[in-house]
Amino acid sequence: MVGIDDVAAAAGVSTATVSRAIRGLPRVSPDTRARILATAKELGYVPSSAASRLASGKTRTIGVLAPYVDRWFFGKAIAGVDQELHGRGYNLSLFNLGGRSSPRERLFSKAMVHKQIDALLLLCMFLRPEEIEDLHAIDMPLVVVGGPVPGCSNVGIDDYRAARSITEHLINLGHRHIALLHGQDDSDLNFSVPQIRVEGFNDAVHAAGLELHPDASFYGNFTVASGVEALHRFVALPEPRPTAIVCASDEMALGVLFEARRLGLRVPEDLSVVGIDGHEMGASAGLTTVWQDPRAQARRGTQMLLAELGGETGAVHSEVAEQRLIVRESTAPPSSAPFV
Amino acid sequence: MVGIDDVAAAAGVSTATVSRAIRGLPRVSPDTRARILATAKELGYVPSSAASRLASGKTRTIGVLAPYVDRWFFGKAIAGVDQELHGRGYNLSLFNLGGRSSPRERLFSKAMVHKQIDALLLLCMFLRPEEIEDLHAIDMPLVVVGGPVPGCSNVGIDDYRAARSITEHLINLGHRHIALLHGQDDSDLNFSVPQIRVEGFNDAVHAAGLELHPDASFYGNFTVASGVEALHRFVALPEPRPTAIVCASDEMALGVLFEARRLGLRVPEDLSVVGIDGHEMGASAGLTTVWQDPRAQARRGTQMLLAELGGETGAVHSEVAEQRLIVRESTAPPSSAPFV
DNA sequence: CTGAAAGCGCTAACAC
DNA sequence: GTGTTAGCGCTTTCAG
Repeated sequence: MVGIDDVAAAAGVSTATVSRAIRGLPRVSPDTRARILATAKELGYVPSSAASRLASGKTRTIGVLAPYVDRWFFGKAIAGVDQELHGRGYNLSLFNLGGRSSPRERLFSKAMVHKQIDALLLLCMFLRPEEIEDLHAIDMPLVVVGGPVPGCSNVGIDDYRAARSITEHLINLGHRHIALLHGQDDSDLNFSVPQIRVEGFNDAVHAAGLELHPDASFYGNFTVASGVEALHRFVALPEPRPTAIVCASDEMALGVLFEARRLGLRVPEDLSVVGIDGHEMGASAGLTTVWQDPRAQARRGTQMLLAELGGETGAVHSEVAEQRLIVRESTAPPSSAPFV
Repeated sequence: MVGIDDVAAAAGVSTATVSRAIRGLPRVSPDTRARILATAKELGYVPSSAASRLASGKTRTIGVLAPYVDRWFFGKAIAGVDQELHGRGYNLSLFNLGGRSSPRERLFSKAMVHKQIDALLLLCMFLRPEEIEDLHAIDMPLVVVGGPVPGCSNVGIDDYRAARSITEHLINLGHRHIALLHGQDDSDLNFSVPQIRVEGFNDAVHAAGLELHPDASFYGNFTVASGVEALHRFVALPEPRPTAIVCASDEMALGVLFEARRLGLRVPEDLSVVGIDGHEMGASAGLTTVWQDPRAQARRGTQMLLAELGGETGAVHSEVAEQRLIVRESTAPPSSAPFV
C-alpha cells in the first residue's frame, strides 16, 4: 500500500508538504501542489482515513440516529442527509434505534457512538426522558430533524399548526362530527410529534365550538395496517357516525382509504379523510393532506452541522420547515351538511 | 480523555493486558480481566476507534451501497443490515448511489470507500458494465442483495420465476390478453431485475400460446406515479383492451390501482392487476402479488459477510430467497372469460 | 513556503 | 498469564 511517505519521496518533498497539498491547505506553492497531486494520482495514493482520524481527531463522519429506516419520513430524511454529506467527503454512519417498543439501547451516551462521529443528526418522533437527558450530555454538534426536543435545536414543521389546519379544513367544509386517528397509545411522552398533532386537532375542534366524541378517537401506530384496523372500529360506531376522520399520518390515512373502499364506504361522500405528511402514494390516491418535505429538512439540518464543524459557531439553530395544505379528492362537505 | 494507559496504570497491569481484557481475548486470567473491566468502567474508559483501526487495520464497519434509500425494497434491506450489524459492534456506513440517471460516481473503485470499510453489501437493481468491472476489482468480502450480478455472490429471489408465476396466475384465471408495465426504459443492461422480470412475463405468455401486443407494453420507473401514468396510456388503448396487467413492482401496481378507481375502471371486474414485492400497502389495498422479504435477504447477506470477516472462508455464497404468490382481490377471471 | 520530528492511542509480536 | 516494544500512517507544531 502506497503511503504519504512514498508520495513525498517520489515528489521530492516532505510528508508535511504532501499532507498540506492533498488537503488543499495554504502554505504550498501552486507548483509544488500540482506536482504532488500528479505524483499522488500516479502512484494511486489514497490517504488512510484511520491514520488521519487518529492524528487529527476528526472522523469526517456524522451519525444519524433514526427510530426506523423503512418508513416514509425517515427514508426521505436519510436520503437528504446522504445527499449533503457525500461529495463533501463526509461519511454517514447509520444507527437504527428501533421503535419505542423494542428495548432500545441508550446509544447516545454510549461513547461507542460518541467517539466515531463528529456530529449527530437525530431523526425522531418521540424520546424518553432519559434519552433527552443523554442527549444533553453529549458534547458535539447536534440537531434534531422532525420532532421538537426540549433544549435541542431542531428543524421540522409546526406539527401543531399542521394538525390544526387540516382539521379546520374539514370544519370549514361543514363537518361537525370529526373522528381522530392518533399516532400513539400512551401519553407519558410530551414533546412528541404524535402528541402535538393531537393537540392541534383538539384545539381546532374546540375553537369551532364542537365537541370530541371519546368513542371517535382511535389509536394507531403510523402504519397502513393500523389505518385499516381503525376503519373497522369506525364502522362499528353507532349511527350517526362522524362524517370525517383526521389521521395523524398519510400512511394511516391510506389504510383508512383502502379499507373504506373495501367495505363500500364512499370517500368523500360518506366519509372525508385527511392525513399529514405528503406521502407520494397519498398524491396518487387523492388524499387531502398537509404536505412537508423531510428530505429538505434533513438537508438543512445537515448543512447546519457541517457549518458548525467548519468553525461557524452558532450555525446550528432551530428552524421551522415549510408545510402546505393540499386539498385533493378525499374531502368534501358532509352529505348532510346544511349548505351543500 | 482517559486512554488505555490510564486504565493499565490504575489496574496495575500493562496496556497489552488491558487491550486483551477489554476485547475479550484469551490469555488473561479471569481475575485480572474482572479487575480491568471494573477500573475501565470506573474511569469511563472508551477505546478510541481511530487508534484501533489504525493499529489493527480493521474498521469494524461495513459499507452499504444503495441506489435509493427511500424506496420500499431498499429501506427494508437497510433495516435488515443494521439489525445484524449493531449489537455485534459493527457500524453501518451508508452510501446512496442515486438512480441511474444521476451521474453517479464510481464509488466502488474510489478507494475512499475502500479504505473505510471491511466489507461491502451492495443493494441493486441494475449495474452498468463499468460498475460491475469495478466491483470485481475490489478486494474485500462482497455480497449483493437483490439483483444478480455476474461473478458476484448474491442473495435474492428468483425474479424470473416471480414474474413468470404471477403471469401464469393470470393466465390460469383465463386471461388471454395481458398488458405489462415494465420497470425500465432502456435495455442495454442485462442481468438487471427489471429485465429479468420482463423475461419471466414474456416466457409465461409465450408458453401459453398467447401473443404480446406491443401496444400493451408500458414503461415505468418503479414509482407509484409511473403506475398512475401507465394507466392513462392503458385506457387510451383501442378496444378490446387487455383484461389484466402485470406490473414489475407493487408500487407501480398500486399506482395503477389508484388511477383505475379514479377513472371508474373496476378492479378486478374490468381489469385484473398484479405486482411483485409484497409491499405492505399492497396488502391493505388487496393487491395480488409475489411476496418477498428484503429485510431477511439483507440479514442473510450481512451474516455471510460477518462470517467471512470472522475467518470463515467461503461463507459468502449465492442463496435464493423465499418468495410466495399471494392472491388477493385485485385478480379475478376476465368478465368475458369463457368459463365464468 | 517547506521540512523535521513528535506524537495520536491502540494492537501485535515477541519475550518472560 | 503478562509485560515490552515497535509500529500503524497520518497531522501538527515549530524551525528554518
